[in-house]
Amino acid sequence: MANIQQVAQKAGVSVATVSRVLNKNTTVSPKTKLKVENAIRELNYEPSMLGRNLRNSESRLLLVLIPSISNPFYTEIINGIEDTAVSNNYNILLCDTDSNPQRENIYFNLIKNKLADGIISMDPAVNMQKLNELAATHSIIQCSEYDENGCIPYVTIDNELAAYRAVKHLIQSGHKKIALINSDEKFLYARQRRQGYEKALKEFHLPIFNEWMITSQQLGFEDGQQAMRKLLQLNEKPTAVFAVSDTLAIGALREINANQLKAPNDIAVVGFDNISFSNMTNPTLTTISQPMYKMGCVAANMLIDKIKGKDVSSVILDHELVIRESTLG
Amino acid sequence: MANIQQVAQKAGVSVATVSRVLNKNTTVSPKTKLKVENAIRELNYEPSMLGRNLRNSESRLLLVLIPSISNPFYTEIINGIEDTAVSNNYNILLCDTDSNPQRENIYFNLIKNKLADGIISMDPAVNMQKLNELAATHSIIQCSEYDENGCIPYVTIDNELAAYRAVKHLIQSGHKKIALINSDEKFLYARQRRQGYEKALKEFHLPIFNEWMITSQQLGFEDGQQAMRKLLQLNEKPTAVFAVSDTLAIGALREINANQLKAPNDIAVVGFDNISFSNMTNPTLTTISQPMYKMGCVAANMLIDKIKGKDVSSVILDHELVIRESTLG
DNA sequence: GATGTAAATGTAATCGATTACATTATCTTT
DNA sequence: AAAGATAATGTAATCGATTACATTTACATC
Repeated sequence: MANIQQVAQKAGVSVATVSRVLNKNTTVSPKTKLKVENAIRELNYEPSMLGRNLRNSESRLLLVLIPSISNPFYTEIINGIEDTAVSNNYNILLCDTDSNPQRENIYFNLIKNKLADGIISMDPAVNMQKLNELAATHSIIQCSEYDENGCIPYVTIDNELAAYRAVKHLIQSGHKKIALINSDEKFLYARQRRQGYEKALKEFHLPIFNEWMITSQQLGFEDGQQAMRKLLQLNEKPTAVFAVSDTLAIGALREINANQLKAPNDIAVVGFDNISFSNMTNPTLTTISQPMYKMGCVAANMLIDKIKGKDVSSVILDHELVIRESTLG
Repeated sequence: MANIQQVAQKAGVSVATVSRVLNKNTTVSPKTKLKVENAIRELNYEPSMLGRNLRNSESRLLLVLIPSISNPFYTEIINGIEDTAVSNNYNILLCDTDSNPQRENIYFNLIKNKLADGIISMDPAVNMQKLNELAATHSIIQCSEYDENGCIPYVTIDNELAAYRAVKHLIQSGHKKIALINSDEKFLYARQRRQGYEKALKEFHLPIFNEWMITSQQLGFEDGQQAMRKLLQLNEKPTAVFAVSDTLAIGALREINANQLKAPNDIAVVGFDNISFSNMTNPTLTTISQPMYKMGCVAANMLIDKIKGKDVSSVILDHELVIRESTLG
C-alpha cells in the first residue's frame, strides 16, 4: 500500500500539497490538483488513519458498551447510534462487556489509548466509579442505565412512571394479585421499576407480598421461566405478572404455556422494552415501549457534542404502554 | 494524558528504556525498572495505541461484518469470535452493514487504512468481487455465507444436507405437501437449502410445486408472516413448511396462530439456525441447529492465523436437527 | 521593468511510540 | 590494574500523516 510520500513523488509535488488535496484545501491550483489525483488513482493510494489520527489525536471511533449482544433490547438502540454516528463521520466499536470487569478494562483502555474518541455506556453492571473517573478526562454518555449520583450525562426514560403505568393497567383490568419479576436491585432501573410497581399497588390499596417479588440474576428467557416456575409453586398464586424485561416476560409466558395454563385468562403478563419478539409470541405480549432507536440517536448526538466540547445535559424520553393479547381477557 | 517522553523525564531515563519496560524487555536493571514503573504510576501513563500501531503497522482490531445486528443468529457467532479474539489480544469492531454498499465501503476503508488487521465477513449481500480483491492484499475470512468461486477461506455448514434432513423429517412425519419459505436465491445458502429441499422431495417421489416455494426478500418476523399468509391463501394448502431461517419460521407460526390454526396439527413448521427464541415460541420450534459459537471461534482462529501469515483452509462444521413441538403431532 | 500582493507550493517539525545501532557502565579474568 | 566481555542505557531514525511557517511564483500596478 502506497503512502503519501510515494504519491507526492509520482505527482512531482511535496507531501504538503498531497495532503492539501486530500483535505480539500482550496489553495491548490486545478492543474496540480489533477496531477495529484491521478497519482492517487494510479497508486491506489488510501491515506492511513493511523498517521492521520496520531497527528490529529482523534480516531473518529465511538465505543458502545453493552452488557450482552444477545439481548434484543440493545439492537435497536445500536441502530440509532450507528446511523447517527455514520452520518457524522464516526464509526462505532461495539463492545460486549459480558458484565465482565476485565473486558470492561480492555475497552476503557481503548479510550485512554486514544483509539476511541468517546464512550456510550449501556451496561448497568459497569463500574460506576471508574466510569466517573474516566468521565473527568474523556467524553462519556450513559444510555438507559445511569448513575444518579454521578455527573455523566444520560438519556433514559422515566422507569418508575412506566412501571407504575404497566401495573396500573393490570389493576384496571381487574387483577388484585400482581407479581413482580425483577432483576437485581443493584441496578437503578430495577429499583425504579419496583418503586413504580409498589406505588401502583399502594394507590389501589393492594397488598405488597414479598413472595410475589422474584429477583432474577440474569435477563435470559430461561430466567423468566424459572421465575414463573417459582410463582406457580406458591400456595397463593398471583393472577398477573409484571416483568421488568420482555425477555423475562417471554420466558414467563413459555412457562405458563408449559403448565397447560393460558395467558391472559389464568395469568396476565406485562413485559418491558417492546423488543420485536414481543409481537411474535402466542399470545402477543403487552409491554412498555421504549423509543429505542431514538434513544440511540440522542445518545450519539450527545456524545458527539460532548467530544466537540459543547455542554450537554441529560434527556428523559417518552415511553408508551402497548396493550396486546397477554393482558386482554 | 502523559506520553512516553514525560515518563522518561520523570524517571530520569531515556524513552527507549521506558519502552523496554513497557514491552517487558529483559535488558533493564531491576532498579531502573522500578524507577520507570513508579513514574508510570505517578503520571497515570497509558501508552498510546496510535503511536504504537503506527510504528508496528498493526491495530490488533478485527472487523466483523454482519448484515444486521437484529438477527439473533449472528449474536452467538459473535460471542465466539469475541471470546477467541480477546484471548488472542485482539478486539473486534462490529460492523452492521445493513447490506448497504456505502456502509460496506466505510468498513473496507477501515482495513485499507490499517485501522483493522483483518475481516470476518458474515454478510451474504457483501460485494463478493470487492471482497475478493481486498483478500489479495488483506486477511479475510468468510463465515456462514461464502463465495463458491472465490479464494477466501470460509467456515460454514453443509446447507444442502441440513435442509435435506429437515425436509426428510417432515416427510417421515407423514407430510406430503411441503412448502418452502426461502430467502433470495442470489444468496448461496438459499440456493443450497433449496437444493436440499428438492432433493428430499424427489427422493420420496413427491411433487415440487412452484406455488409452494415462497421467496422472501428479508429475514424479519413480518416477512415470515407475509410468506405464510400467501401460503394460506392457496387453494391447495401445504401441510408443512420449511423456512430457511428461524425468524421466518417464527413469523410463520405467528400467522398460523393468528388464523386460528394450530401447529403442528394443521401445519407443521421447521426453521433453521436454532436461535434462542426458537425454544420460547408456542409451540416450540423444530429447527436445524448450527454450532454458532464454535463457528465464531473457528472463524476468529482462522483469521488470526491468516494475519500471522499461516496457510488456512476452509472448514465445514456439523449441524443437528432439533425436534420440538412444531413438528411433533 | 521594479515593486507589491496574493496565490501556490515547499520545508520541516510534530504526534507517540519502537528499535537498530552506538555508547557507557559493570563485572571478570589474569 | 588493564583488557575484554557483557549488561544496561542512550541516540536518533522511523512509521504516515498534518500544518505553521518559509519560500517561490504569478500577476497587477505604476
